[in-house]
Amino acid sequence: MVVAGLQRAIFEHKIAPGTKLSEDEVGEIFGVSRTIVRSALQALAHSQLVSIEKNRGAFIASPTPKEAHEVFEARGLIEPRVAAMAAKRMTDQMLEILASHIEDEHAATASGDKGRALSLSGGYHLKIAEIAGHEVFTDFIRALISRSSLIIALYWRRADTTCESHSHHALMKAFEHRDPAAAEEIMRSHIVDLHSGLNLSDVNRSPLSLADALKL
Amino acid sequence: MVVAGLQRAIFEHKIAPGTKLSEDEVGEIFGVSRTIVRSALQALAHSQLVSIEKNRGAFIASPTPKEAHEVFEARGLIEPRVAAMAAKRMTDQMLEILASHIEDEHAATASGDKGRALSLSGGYHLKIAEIAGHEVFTDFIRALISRSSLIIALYWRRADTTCESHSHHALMKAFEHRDPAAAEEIMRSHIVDLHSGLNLSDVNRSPLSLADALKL
DNA sequence: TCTGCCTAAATTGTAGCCAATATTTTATAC
DNA sequence: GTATAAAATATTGGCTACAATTTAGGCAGA
Repeated sequence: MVVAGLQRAIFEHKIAPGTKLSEDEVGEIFGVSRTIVRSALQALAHSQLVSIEKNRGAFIASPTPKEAHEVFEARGLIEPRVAAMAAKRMTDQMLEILASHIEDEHAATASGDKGRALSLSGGYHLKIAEIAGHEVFTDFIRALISRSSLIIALYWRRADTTCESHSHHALMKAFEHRDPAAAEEIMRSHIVDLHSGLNLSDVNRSPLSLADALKL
Repeated sequence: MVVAGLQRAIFEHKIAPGTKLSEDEVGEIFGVSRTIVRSALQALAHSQLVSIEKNRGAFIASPTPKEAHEVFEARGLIEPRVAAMAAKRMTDQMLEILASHIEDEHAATASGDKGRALSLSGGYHLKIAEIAGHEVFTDFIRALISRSSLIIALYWRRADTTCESHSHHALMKAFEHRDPAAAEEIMRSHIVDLHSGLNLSDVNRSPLSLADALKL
């Protein structure tokens, strides 16, 4: 699937915001016709990962500072509620899945694969939404996490992601105790941390060529 | 635009959930080729207004009771926050726009045009989000209101919408006083009212033919 | 040298065609 | 008469070709 391929590349920061996605070029890379590419680009445009300009083409989206602020404000409203719901419905099996997810994250961080670590960190948040079992919120969170990936590429202040692991561990404790209020509060402050980890005054620009980026 | 045309028909309850949207038929009605129709149907599928089944076609979505519940739960979380934000940023000009919107709603109700009244009622909620100036929340609310239209078609308990006008008037008062807390609370209870106005145990099925429905 | 316009190349937008899959009809057997 | 199976029909899926629009380059004039 070409949507998934492009998404992964975006999540792992293989392609930078602003990169042009020519239909022919993308089609060449994935070995499909322009029809498929077009459909994929429209899907990605709908989730705000690419912006399509009429008669000009599709580009990896470059969220503005305002947009970045709004995305994390939205996450700050929705995710705590969802974390509380997940805590209520938590099972031992789900706890194990979350734990192994965190291990993968650690492994990726240890091996220095920043992109993969970041992508897995988003996956952890998404997993919580899935456990909460609320499809509407899950869809929203999926979209917000995707956009967060672009935002982090543009505005992330520090190079480390260690604060991540700490918060995620704290969340695990709350889930183990099936404590909705704690989960909600930890998630809230975690999102605030992420939000304040952004430097919305200047931008990290690092344009890449599409062909280089997409070695699948 | 064919997307807008289909959307309006859905919002005004001209086409019922479950109705099949044949590509040829839709293309015939709007005078465009199947390529355009396919693109439009995919866009509508992304916003969950139609569901596309592989090799079978596109159908107006039929939200399940669970989905209906979730949509209004999401609205109950997001819209109060947005109403508070709107109250903070409210201007006299915006108040007038909202007021005229309510008048239109009254007029439509008075003339017995239920579909249009419902559509305008949704538009009022959307307008509030636009005034709040938060694009991310506005997009979410737009999607939720769209889906609410289908949900109301399927599960609305009573025939009247008078409770609507009452809550909307109460909101106006809060906006006039620039009172975020009041706006938030009124919106919250308004959404709860809407939610409890649904009868999620049985369904109002009323299939229509597409050609009849789309007298644009 | 810089500005403005005009032409040409490249890229997206749309339409129509053939292939693949689902649905309906019809024929046959029980 | 009913049920099963096979063929015919209709509908969607994907590709290619053509049209429309934008962008880039070059040329002329100031």
